[in-house]
Amino acid sequence: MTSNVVTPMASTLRRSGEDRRQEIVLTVLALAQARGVEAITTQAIAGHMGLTQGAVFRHFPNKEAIWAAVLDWLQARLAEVFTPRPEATPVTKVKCVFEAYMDLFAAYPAVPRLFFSDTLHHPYPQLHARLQKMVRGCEDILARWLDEAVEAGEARVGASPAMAAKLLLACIQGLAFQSCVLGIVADPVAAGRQLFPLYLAAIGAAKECP
Amino acid sequence: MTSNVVTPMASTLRRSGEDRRQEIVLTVLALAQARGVEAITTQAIAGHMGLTQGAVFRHFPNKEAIWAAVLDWLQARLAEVFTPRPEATPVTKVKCVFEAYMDLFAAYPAVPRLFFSDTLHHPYPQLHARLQKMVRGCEDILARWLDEAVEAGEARVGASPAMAAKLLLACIQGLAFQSCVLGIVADPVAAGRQLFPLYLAAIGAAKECP
DNA sequence: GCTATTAGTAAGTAATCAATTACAATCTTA
DNA sequence: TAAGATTGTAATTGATTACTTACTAATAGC
Repeated sequence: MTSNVVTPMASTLRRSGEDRRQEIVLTVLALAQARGVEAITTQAIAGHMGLTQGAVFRHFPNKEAIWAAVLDWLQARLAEVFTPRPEATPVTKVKCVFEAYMDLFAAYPAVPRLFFSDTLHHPYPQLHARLQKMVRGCEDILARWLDEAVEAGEARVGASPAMAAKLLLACIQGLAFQSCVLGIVADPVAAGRQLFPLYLAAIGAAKECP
Repeated sequence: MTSNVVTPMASTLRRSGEDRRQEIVLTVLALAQARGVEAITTQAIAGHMGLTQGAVFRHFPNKEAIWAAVLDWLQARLAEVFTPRPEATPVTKVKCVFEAYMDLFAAYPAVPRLFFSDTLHHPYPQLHARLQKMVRGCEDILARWLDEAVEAGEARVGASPAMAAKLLLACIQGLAFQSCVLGIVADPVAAGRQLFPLYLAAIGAAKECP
Protein backbone atom coordinates (compact mmCIF):
# COMPACT_ATOMS: atom_id res chain seq x y z
CA MET A 1 0.00 0.00 0.00
CA THR A 2 1.14 3.51 -0.70
CA SER A 3 1.33 6.07 2.07
CA ASN A 4 -2.11 7.68 2.12
CA VAL A 5 -1.13 10.66 4.29
CA VAL A 6 -2.86 13.26 2.14
CA THR A 7 -3.49 14.04 -1.52
CA PRO A 8 -2.00 17.46 -2.10
CA MET A 9 -1.67 19.49 -5.30
CA ALA A 10 -5.06 18.15 -6.38
CA SER A 11 -6.06 20.45 -9.20
CA THR A 12 -3.81 23.42 -8.48
CA LEU A 13 -2.24 24.93 -11.55
CA ARG A 14 1.48 25.08 -11.11
CA ARG A 15 3.06 28.16 -12.65
CA SER A 16 6.53 29.59 -13.08
CA GLY A 17 8.12 31.74 -10.41
CA GLU A 18 8.27 34.80 -12.64
CA ASP A 19 4.55 34.44 -13.38
CA ARG A 20 3.70 34.10 -9.71
CA ARG A 21 5.77 37.12 -8.72
CA GLN A 22 3.91 39.25 -11.25
CA GLU A 23 0.63 37.79 -10.05
CA ILE A 24 1.50 38.62 -6.46
CA VAL A 25 2.23 42.24 -7.36
CA LEU A 26 -1.07 42.56 -9.20
CA THR A 27 -2.84 40.87 -6.28
CA VAL A 28 -1.34 43.43 -3.90
CA LEU A 29 -2.71 46.22 -6.09
CA ALA A 30 -6.12 44.58 -6.16
CA LEU A 31 -6.19 44.05 -2.40
CA ALA A 32 -4.97 47.58 -1.68
CA GLN A 33 -7.97 48.89 -3.56
CA ALA A 34 -10.53 46.38 -2.33
CA ARG A 35 -9.60 46.05 1.34
CA GLY A 36 -7.00 48.72 2.06
CA VAL A 37 -3.22 48.59 2.34
CA GLU A 38 -3.28 47.41 5.94
CA ALA A 39 -5.34 44.37 5.05
CA ILE A 40 -2.67 43.10 2.66
CA THR A 41 -1.48 40.02 4.50
CA THR A 42 0.35 37.06 3.05
CA GLN A 43 -2.76 35.05 3.82
CA ALA A 44 -4.95 37.48 1.87
CA ILE A 45 -2.56 37.38 -1.07
CA ALA A 46 -2.47 33.59 -1.09
CA GLY A 47 -6.23 33.35 -0.75
CA HIS A 48 -6.76 35.72 -3.67
CA MET A 49 -4.45 33.57 -5.78
CA GLY A 50 -5.97 30.27 -4.71
CA LEU A 51 -2.84 29.14 -2.94
CA THR A 52 -1.88 28.42 0.63
CA GLN A 53 -0.13 31.07 2.67
CA GLY A 54 3.23 29.35 2.68
CA ALA A 55 3.34 29.38 -1.13
CA VAL A 56 3.87 33.14 -1.11
CA PHE A 57 7.21 32.63 0.60
CA ARG A 58 8.36 30.39 -2.24
CA HIS A 59 8.56 33.52 -4.36
CA PHE A 60 9.56 36.23 -1.91
CA PRO A 61 11.82 35.79 1.12
CA ASN A 62 9.76 38.18 3.24
CA LYS A 63 7.11 40.86 3.05
CA GLU A 64 9.51 43.70 2.45
CA ALA A 65 10.60 41.96 -0.75
CA ILE A 66 6.97 41.95 -1.89
CA TRP A 67 6.70 45.68 -1.28
CA ALA A 68 9.97 46.16 -3.15
CA ALA A 69 8.52 44.29 -6.13
CA VAL A 70 5.43 46.48 -5.98
CA LEU A 71 7.72 49.51 -6.04
CA ASP A 72 9.48 48.05 -9.08
CA TRP A 73 6.14 47.82 -10.83
CA LEU A 74 5.22 51.34 -9.72
CA GLN A 75 8.54 52.71 -10.94
CA ALA A 76 7.94 51.18 -14.35
CA ARG A 77 4.51 52.82 -14.58
CA LEU A 78 6.00 56.14 -13.54
CA ALA A 79 8.63 55.80 -16.26
CA GLU A 80 5.80 55.38 -18.77
CA VAL A 81 4.10 58.49 -17.42
CA PHE A 82 7.25 60.47 -18.04
CA THR A 83 7.64 59.43 -21.65
CA PRO A 84 5.93 62.10 -23.76
CA ARG A 85 6.45 62.48 -27.49
CA PRO A 86 9.94 63.91 -27.96
CA GLU A 87 8.81 66.41 -30.59
CA ALA A 88 6.36 68.05 -28.18
CA THR A 89 7.01 71.52 -26.80
CA PRO A 90 8.01 71.77 -23.12
CA VAL A 91 4.60 72.89 -21.89
CA THR A 92 2.92 70.18 -23.94
CA LYS A 93 5.21 67.63 -22.33
CA VAL A 94 4.16 68.87 -18.92
CA LYS A 95 0.54 68.61 -19.93
CA CYS A 96 1.03 65.07 -21.22
CA VAL A 97 2.65 64.00 -17.97
CA PHE A 98 -0.23 65.48 -15.99
CA GLU A 99 -2.75 63.63 -18.13
CA ALA A 100 -0.77 60.41 -17.94
CA TYR A 101 -0.84 60.69 -14.16
CA MET A 102 -4.62 61.02 -14.21
CA ASP A 103 -4.89 58.03 -16.54
CA LEU A 104 -2.69 56.04 -14.18
CA PHE A 105 -4.89 56.91 -11.20
CA ALA A 106 -8.00 55.97 -13.13
CA ALA A 107 -6.51 52.65 -14.24
CA TYR A 108 -4.87 51.78 -10.90
CA PRO A 109 -6.57 53.55 -7.97
CA ALA A 110 -4.40 51.51 -5.63
CA VAL A 111 -1.29 53.45 -6.63
CA PRO A 112 -1.94 56.57 -4.54
CA ARG A 113 -3.17 54.42 -1.68
CA LEU A 114 0.19 52.64 -1.60
CA PHE A 115 2.12 55.83 -2.10
CA PHE A 116 0.41 57.56 0.80
CA SER A 117 0.28 54.62 3.16
CA ASP A 118 2.60 54.68 6.12
CA THR A 119 3.27 50.99 5.50
CA LEU A 120 5.61 51.78 2.64
CA HIS A 121 7.37 54.53 4.59
CA HIS A 122 7.90 54.10 8.28
CA PRO A 123 8.58 50.40 8.77
CA TYR A 124 10.97 50.15 5.80
CA PRO A 125 13.55 52.94 5.59
CA GLN A 126 14.89 51.64 2.27
CA LEU A 127 11.49 51.72 0.59
CA HIS A 128 10.88 55.16 2.03
CA ALA A 129 14.17 56.37 0.54
CA ARG A 130 13.23 54.87 -2.82
CA LEU A 131 9.88 56.66 -2.83
CA GLN A 132 11.61 59.91 -1.93
CA LYS A 133 14.05 59.43 -4.78
CA MET A 134 11.26 58.67 -7.25
CA VAL A 135 9.30 61.81 -6.42
CA ARG A 136 12.44 63.95 -6.47
CA GLY A 137 13.28 62.52 -9.89
CA CYS A 138 9.83 63.38 -11.24
CA GLU A 139 10.15 66.88 -9.84
CA ASP A 140 13.53 67.34 -11.50
CA ILE A 141 12.25 66.31 -14.91
CA LEU A 142 9.28 68.65 -14.64
CA ALA A 143 11.53 71.48 -13.46
CA ARG A 144 13.79 71.00 -16.49
CA TRP A 145 10.87 71.16 -18.90
CA LEU A 146 9.45 74.20 -17.19
CA ASP A 147 12.85 75.84 -17.42
CA GLU A 148 12.89 75.11 -21.15
CA ALA A 149 9.36 76.47 -21.42
CA VAL A 150 10.42 79.77 -19.88
CA GLU A 151 13.46 80.01 -22.13
CA ALA A 152 11.31 79.27 -25.18
CA GLY A 153 8.90 81.99 -24.12
CA GLU A 154 6.14 79.40 -23.73
CA ALA A 155 5.66 80.28 -20.06
CA ARG A 156 6.66 83.03 -17.65
CA VAL A 157 6.87 81.53 -14.19
CA GLY A 158 6.89 84.11 -11.42
CA ALA A 159 8.79 81.84 -9.05
CA SER A 160 11.53 79.39 -9.98
CA PRO A 161 10.79 76.50 -12.33
CA ALA A 162 11.61 74.17 -9.45
CA MET A 163 8.77 75.71 -7.46
CA ALA A 164 6.44 75.47 -10.44
CA ALA A 165 7.34 71.80 -10.69
CA LYS A 166 6.70 71.28 -6.99
CA LEU A 167 3.32 72.97 -7.34
CA LEU A 168 2.29 70.68 -10.17
CA LEU A 169 3.36 67.55 -8.33
CA ALA A 170 1.55 68.74 -5.21
CA CYS A 171 -1.63 69.21 -7.26
CA ILE A 172 -1.25 65.77 -8.77
CA GLN A 173 -0.74 64.20 -5.35
CA GLY A 174 -3.66 66.11 -3.90
CA LEU A 175 -5.91 64.97 -6.71
CA ALA A 176 -4.67 61.42 -6.24
CA PHE A 177 -5.64 61.59 -2.59
CA GLN A 178 -9.04 63.11 -3.26
CA SER A 179 -9.95 60.59 -5.94
CA CYS A 180 -8.33 57.34 -4.85
CA VAL A 181 -8.19 57.54 -1.06
CA LEU A 182 -10.88 59.98 -0.04
CA GLY A 183 -13.22 59.23 -2.91
CA ILE A 184 -14.63 62.71 -3.37
CA VAL A 185 -13.46 62.94 -6.98
CA ALA A 186 -15.23 60.44 -9.16
CA ASP A 187 -13.22 60.85 -12.34
CA PRO A 188 -9.62 62.05 -11.95
CA VAL A 189 -9.25 62.42 -15.72
CA ALA A 190 -12.22 64.76 -15.95
CA ALA A 191 -11.15 66.69 -12.86
CA GLY A 192 -7.66 67.06 -14.27
CA ARG A 193 -9.04 68.44 -17.52
CA GLN A 194 -10.79 71.17 -15.55
CA LEU A 195 -7.87 71.92 -13.25
CA PHE A 196 -4.95 71.98 -15.64
CA PRO A 197 -5.94 75.29 -17.29
CA LEU A 198 -5.62 76.88 -13.86
CA TYR A 199 -2.08 75.56 -13.61
CA LEU A 200 -1.32 76.96 -17.04
CA ALA A 201 -2.44 80.34 -15.73
CA ALA A 202 -0.18 79.89 -12.72
CA ILE A 203 2.86 79.47 -14.97
CA GLY A 204 1.68 82.15 -17.37
CA ALA A 205 1.22 79.82 -20.31
CA ALA A 206 -1.36 80.01 -23.09
CA LYS A 207 -4.56 78.01 -22.70
CA GLU A 208 -4.50 76.20 -26.03
CA CYS A 209 -1.82 73.49 -25.83
CA PRO A 210 -2.43 71.12 -28.75
CA MET B 1 -1.69 40.22 58.26
CA THR B 2 -3.09 41.87 55.18
CA SER B 3 -3.33 40.03 51.89
CA ASN B 4 0.07 40.49 50.29
CA VAL B 5 -0.95 39.38 46.81
CA VAL B 6 0.62 42.37 45.08
CA THR B 7 1.10 46.06 45.66
CA PRO B 8 -0.48 47.79 42.64
CA MET B 9 -0.92 51.50 41.96
CA ALA B 10 2.47 52.08 43.55
CA SER B 11 3.45 55.54 42.34
CA THR B 12 1.14 55.88 39.34
CA LEU B 13 -0.54 59.21 39.14
CA ARG B 14 -4.25 58.73 38.92
CA ARG B 15 -5.92 61.27 36.62
CA SER B 16 -9.42 62.09 35.50
CA GLY B 17 -11.00 60.40 32.53
CA GLU B 18 -11.23 63.59 30.53
CA ASP B 19 -7.52 64.23 31.11
CA ARG B 20 -6.60 60.73 30.07
CA ARG B 21 -8.70 60.89 26.92
CA GLN B 22 -6.91 64.06 25.87
CA GLU B 23 -3.60 62.48 26.73
CA ILE B 24 -4.41 59.44 24.63
CA VAL B 25 -5.24 61.62 21.64
CA LEU B 26 -1.97 63.52 21.97
CA THR B 27 -0.13 60.24 22.43
CA VAL B 28 -1.64 58.95 19.19
CA LEU B 29 -0.36 62.06 17.41
CA ALA B 30 3.09 61.59 18.90
CA LEU B 31 3.23 57.91 17.99
CA ALA B 32 1.96 58.55 14.47
CA GLN B 33 4.87 60.85 13.91
CA ALA B 34 7.52 58.83 15.75
CA ARG B 35 6.67 55.29 14.67
CA GLY B 36 4.02 55.55 11.96
CA VAL B 37 0.26 55.17 12.03
CA GLU B 38 0.39 51.39 11.77
CA ALA B 39 2.49 51.14 14.90
CA ILE B 40 -0.18 52.80 17.01
CA THR B 41 -1.29 49.90 19.19
CA THR B 42 -3.07 50.09 22.50
CA GLN B 43 0.09 48.69 24.05
CA ALA B 44 2.20 51.47 22.50
CA ILE B 45 -0.26 54.10 23.71
CA ALA B 46 -0.27 52.71 27.22
CA GLY B 47 3.50 52.39 27.30
CA HIS B 48 3.93 55.98 26.17
CA MET B 49 1.63 57.08 28.98
CA GLY B 50 3.26 54.90 31.62
CA LEU B 51 0.15 52.78 32.03
CA THR B 52 -0.73 49.16 31.38
CA GLN B 53 -2.50 48.22 28.17
CA GLY B 54 -5.82 47.51 29.81
CA ALA B 55 -6.00 51.03 31.20
CA VAL B 56 -6.60 52.41 27.71
CA PHE B 57 -9.90 50.57 27.59
CA ARG B 58 -11.05 52.35 30.75
CA HIS B 59 -11.36 55.49 28.63
CA PHE B 60 -12.36 54.18 25.23
CA PRO B 61 -14.56 51.15 24.54
CA ASN B 62 -12.51 50.13 21.51
CA LYS B 63 -9.91 51.35 19.07
CA GLU B 64 -12.39 52.92 16.68
CA ALA B 65 -13.48 55.20 19.51
CA ILE B 66 -9.86 56.33 19.89
CA TRP B 67 -9.69 57.18 16.20
CA ALA B 68 -12.98 59.02 16.50
CA ALA B 69 -11.54 61.12 19.34
CA VAL B 70 -8.50 61.87 17.21
CA LEU B 71 -10.86 63.01 14.46
CA ASP B 72 -12.64 65.24 16.97
CA TRP B 73 -9.31 66.85 17.79
CA LEU B 74 -8.46 67.18 14.12
CA GLN B 75 -11.82 68.74 13.36
CA ALA B 76 -11.23 71.35 16.06
CA ARG B 77 -7.82 72.24 14.57
CA LEU B 78 -9.40 72.50 11.14
CA ALA B 79 -12.05 74.82 12.51
CA GLU B 80 -9.26 77.06 13.80
CA VAL B 81 -7.60 77.01 10.40
CA PHE B 82 -10.81 78.26 8.83
CA THR B 83 -11.23 81.20 11.18
CA PRO B 84 -9.62 84.19 9.47
CA ARG B 85 -10.18 87.79 10.53
CA PRO B 86 -13.72 88.69 9.44
CA GLU B 87 -12.69 92.09 8.10
CA ALA B 88 -10.23 90.53 5.63
CA THR B 89 -10.91 90.56 1.92
CA PRO B 90 -11.89 87.23 0.32
CA VAL B 91 -8.47 86.58 -1.24
CA THR B 92 -6.76 87.49 2.02
CA LYS B 93 -8.98 84.98 3.81
CA VAL B 94 -7.91 82.32 1.35
CA LYS B 95 -4.30 83.23 1.92
CA CYS B 96 -4.73 83.08 5.69
CA VAL B 97 -6.27 79.64 5.49
CA PHE B 98 -3.40 78.43 3.33
CA GLU B 99 -0.86 79.76 5.80
CA ALA B 100 -2.78 78.33 8.75
CA TYR B 101 -2.66 74.94 7.06
CA MET B 102 1.11 75.18 6.71
CA ASP B 103 1.42 76.23 10.36
CA LEU B 104 -0.70 73.24 11.35
CA PHE B 105 1.51 70.84 9.39
CA ALA B 106 4.62 72.36 10.95
CA ALA B 107 3.19 72.10 14.45
CA TYR B 108 1.61 68.65 14.03
CA PRO B 109 3.32 66.65 11.27
CA ALA B 110 1.25 63.67 12.29
CA VAL B 111 -1.93 65.24 10.93
CA PRO B 112 -1.32 64.51 7.24
CA ARG B 113 0.00 61.08 8.13
CA LEU B 114 -3.31 60.27 9.81
CA PHE B 115 -5.33 61.89 7.07
CA PHE B 116 -3.61 59.88 4.35
CA SER B 117 -3.39 56.60 6.18
CA ASP B 118 -5.65 53.83 5.05
CA THR B 119 -6.27 53.01 8.71
CA LEU B 120 -8.67 55.90 9.07
CA HIS B 121 -10.45 55.09 5.83
CA HIS B 122 -10.92 51.48 4.83
CA PRO B 123 -11.51 49.63 8.10
CA TYR B 124 -13.93 52.23 9.47
CA PRO B 125 -16.59 53.41 6.99
CA GLN B 126 -17.94 55.97 9.48
CA LEU B 127 -14.56 57.62 9.98
CA HIS B 128 -14.02 57.59 6.24
CA ALA B 129 -17.34 59.35 5.72
CA ARG B 130 -16.42 61.93 8.37
CA LEU B 131 -13.11 62.69 6.66
CA GLN B 132 -14.90 63.04 3.35
CA LYS B 133 -17.36 65.44 4.90
CA MET B 134 -14.60 67.51 6.49
CA VAL B 135 -12.70 67.97 3.24
CA ARG B 136 -15.87 68.75 1.34
CA GLY B 137 -16.73 71.35 3.95
CA CYS B 138 -13.34 73.00 3.62
CA GLU B 139 -13.71 73.01 -0.15
CA ASP B 140 -17.11 74.65 0.09
CA ILE B 141 -15.88 77.46 2.32
CA LEU B 142 -12.95 78.16 0.01
CA ALA B 143 -15.25 78.08 -3.02
CA ARG B 144 -17.53 80.66 -1.39
CA TRP B 145 -14.68 83.03 -0.66
CA LEU B 146 -13.28 82.61 -4.17
CA ASP B 147 -16.71 83.37 -5.55
CA GLU B 148 -16.79 86.55 -3.46
CA ALA B 149 -13.30 87.38 -4.68
CA VAL B 150 -14.41 87.18 -8.29
CA GLU B 151 -17.49 89.30 -7.62
CA ALA B 152 -15.35 91.86 -5.82
CA GLY B 153 -12.99 91.98 -8.78
CA GLU B 154 -10.18 90.69 -6.58
CA ALA B 155 -9.65 87.66 -8.80
CA ARG B 156 -10.70 86.43 -12.23
CA VAL B 157 -10.82 82.66 -12.10
CA GLY B 158 -10.81 81.05 -15.54
CA ALA B 159 -12.65 77.98 -14.31
CA SER B 160 -15.36 77.86 -11.66
CA PRO B 161 -14.61 78.96 -8.08
CA ALA B 162 -15.31 75.39 -7.02
CA MET B 163 -12.48 74.19 -9.23
CA ALA B 164 -10.18 76.91 -7.93
CA ALA B 165 -11.01 75.74 -4.41
CA LYS B 166 -10.32 72.13 -5.34
CA LEU B 167 -6.98 73.17 -6.81
CA LEU B 168 -5.94 74.94 -3.63
CA LEU B 169 -6.91 72.02 -1.42
CA ALA B 170 -5.07 69.63 -3.72
CA CYS B 171 -1.95 71.77 -3.43
CA ILE B 172 -2.28 71.87 0.33
CA GLN B 173 -2.70 68.10 0.50
CA GLY B 174 0.21 67.53 -1.86
CA LEU B 175 2.43 69.76 0.22
CA ALA B 176 1.28 67.97 3.35
CA PHE B 177 2.29 64.67 1.81
CA GLN B 178 5.65 65.93 0.60
CA SER B 179 6.57 67.49 3.92
CA CYS B 180 5.04 65.21 6.54
CA VAL B 181 4.95 61.77 4.94
CA LEU B 182 7.60 61.80 2.22
CA GLY B 183 9.91 64.22 3.97
CA ILE B 184 11.25 66.00 0.92
CA VAL B 185 10.01 69.40 2.08
CA ALA B 186 11.82 70.53 5.21
CA ASP B 187 9.73 73.58 6.06
CA PRO B 188 6.14 73.59 4.84
CA VAL B 189 5.69 77.21 5.93
CA ALA B 190 8.61 78.37 3.80
CA ALA B 191 7.55 76.22 0.87
CA GLY B 192 4.03 77.60 1.11
CA ARG B 193 5.32 81.15 1.04
CA GLN B 194 7.04 80.39 -2.25
CA LEU B 195 4.15 78.47 -3.77
CA PHE B 196 1.18 80.65 -2.89
CA PRO B 197 2.08 83.44 -5.35
CA LEU B 198 1.79 80.87 -8.12
CA TYR B 199 -1.73 80.06 -6.93
CA LEU B 200 -2.57 83.75 -6.93
CA ALA B 201 -1.49 83.83 -10.56
CA ALA B 202 -3.70 80.82 -11.25
CA ILE B 203 -6.76 82.67 -9.99
CA GLY B 204 -5.69 85.94 -11.57
CA ALA B 205 -5.23 87.79 -8.30
CA ALA B 206 -2.69 90.48 -7.45
CA LYS B 207 0.55 89.43 -5.79
CA GLU B 208 0.44 91.83 -2.84
CA CYS B 209 -2.15 90.57 -0.39
CA PRO B 210 -1.51 92.32 2.93
C1' DG C 1 14.42 8.49 -18.55
C1' DC C 2 16.66 9.71 -14.66
C1' DT C 3 17.82 13.47 -11.58
C1' DA C 4 17.99 18.09 -9.59
C1' DT C 5 15.45 21.99 -9.09
C1' DT C 6 11.34 24.27 -8.41
C1' DA C 7 6.49 25.21 -6.84
C1' DG C 8 3.32 23.56 -4.06
C1' DT C 9 0.94 21.77 0.61
C1' DA C 10 0.02 21.17 5.57
C1' DA C 11 1.10 22.06 9.95
C1' DG C 12 3.25 24.59 13.37
C1' DT C 13 6.09 28.44 15.30
C1' DA C 14 6.57 32.58 18.47
C1' DA C 15 4.97 37.18 18.58
C1' DT C 16 1.58 40.50 18.77
C1' DC C 17 -2.98 42.35 18.49
C1' DA C 18 -7.53 44.25 20.60
C1' DA C 19 -10.39 43.23 24.12
C1' DT C 20 -11.94 40.98 28.71
C1' DT C 21 -11.89 39.63 33.40
C1' DA C 22 -11.22 39.84 38.39
C1' DC C 23 -9.63 42.59 41.56
C1' DA C 24 -7.68 46.84 44.16
C1' DA C 25 -6.93 51.53 45.16
C1' DT C 26 -8.63 56.12 44.89
C1' DC C 27 -11.67 59.58 44.31
C1' DT C 28 -16.62 61.76 45.00
C1' DT C 29 -20.44 62.70 47.45
C1' DA C 30 -24.26 62.23 50.22
C1' DT D 1 -17.46 58.57 57.25
C1' DA D 2 -19.54 55.17 54.59
C1' DA D 3 -20.98 53.81 49.77
C1' DG D 4 -20.67 53.96 45.05
C1' DA D 5 -18.41 55.30 40.97
C1' DT D 6 -14.03 55.77 38.75
C1' DT D 7 -9.24 54.74 37.44
C1' DG D 8 -5.92 51.65 37.72
C1' DT D 9 -3.29 46.66 37.59
C1' DA D 10 -2.29 41.91 36.34
C1' DA D 11 -3.33 38.17 33.84
C1' DT D 12 -5.59 36.02 30.21
C1' DT D 13 -8.26 35.38 25.99
C1' DG D 14 -8.74 34.06 21.04
C1' DA D 15 -7.58 35.70 16.67
C1' DT D 16 -4.15 36.92 13.48
C1' DT D 17 0.46 37.92 12.02
C1' DA D 18 4.95 36.83 9.26
C1' DC D 19 7.64 33.18 8.73
C1' DT D 20 9.53 28.08 9.06
C1' DT D 21 9.77 23.22 8.52
C1' DA D 22 9.01 18.65 6.56
C1' DC D 23 7.28 16.64 2.97
C1' DT D 24 5.40 16.07 -2.10
C1' DA D 25 4.47 16.66 -6.87
C1' DA D 26 5.57 18.76 -11.14
C1' DT D 27 8.93 20.46 -14.27
C1' DA D 28 13.39 21.01 -16.85
C1' DG D 29 17.92 19.57 -18.43
C1' DC D 30 21.29 16.32 -19.41
